[in-house]
Amino acid sequence: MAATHPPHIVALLYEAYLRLSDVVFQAGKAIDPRIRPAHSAVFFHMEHDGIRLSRLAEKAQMTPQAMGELVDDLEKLGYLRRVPDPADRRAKLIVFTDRGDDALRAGYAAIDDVERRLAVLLGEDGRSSLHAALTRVITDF
Amino acid sequence: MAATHPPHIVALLYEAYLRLSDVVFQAGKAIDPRIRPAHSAVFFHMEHDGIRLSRLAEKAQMTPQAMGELVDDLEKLGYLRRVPDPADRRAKLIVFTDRGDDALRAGYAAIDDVERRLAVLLGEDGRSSLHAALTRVITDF
DNA sequence: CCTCCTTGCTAAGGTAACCTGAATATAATG
DNA sequence: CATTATATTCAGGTTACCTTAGCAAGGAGG
Repeated sequence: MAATHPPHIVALLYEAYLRLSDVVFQAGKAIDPRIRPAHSAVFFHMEHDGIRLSRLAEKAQMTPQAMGELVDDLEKLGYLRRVPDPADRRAKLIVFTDRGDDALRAGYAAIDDVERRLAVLLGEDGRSSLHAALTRVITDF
Repeated sequence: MAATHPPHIVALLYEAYLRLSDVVFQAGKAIDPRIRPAHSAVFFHMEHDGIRLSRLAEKAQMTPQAMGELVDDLEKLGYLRRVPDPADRRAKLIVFTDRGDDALRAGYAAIDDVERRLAVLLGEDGRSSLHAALTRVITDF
């Protein structure tokens, strides 16, 4: 870990993640400075026809209470609404407003831009090798 | 970000980091469950002949106050001591105790083990290509 | 139908890992 | 020397989670 040691993959993964994610989070901040990185979990796990809080929490691997706070924030900011779930009166469906849809699209545009810049930097072969190696690590390590 | 989109490098980097770092953090927890992941910043940026708090904070890219808390913890746990810096009476040098040295060695052993397992999983060529690609992203993106 | 257990959400309060602002001691500089 | 800068520490705040506990509604068995 000290400077005398060569950089290990674990440390490199973290640094590389910070670099790339910062670009995406800066893009989010440009859309609306009140949106924080934590809110990305909501956008990331959203589903087209609406999603229940409990399912959103499960997908993001956090408690429904924690996810509830993020949803509260984005509801107050006008990015989503909670509507009653017709299939279960205990539940509510979280659906995006037009504003939410726009933000989601902008977020993906930022991610796609990072992907394109990576292909330029590493070559398309290099980018897809990196993709494959990371996928391998996630599934098999 | 949603399930309908293919995984992007940014997301893969984060997941891969979580997998590998978890192995290292579990090893740390086995040494002493009172050591938390945040403390790794101290071990990581330590210097052999002792280091000042302000320099440690700068290397770890956090405020001296935040680093001070981590150092407080590890001092209470007996992993390090603050000794007066002979070169500047305002400053203190943070130096590891024997216990701290042992923990540092154990931490590096865990990281080296991860590195070895990666070489098995990806092949040594694959591991070093991954290393090179990540280094490239960090320096040039 | 009624209990009884489960599920979906929310309210209240706690913790970890950071932060900013301000105080104190010492050093460096004109 | 008086001034300004640096090293640390104290106090208090914020963010992003968590646990505990409560209520409303659904589902299963007798």
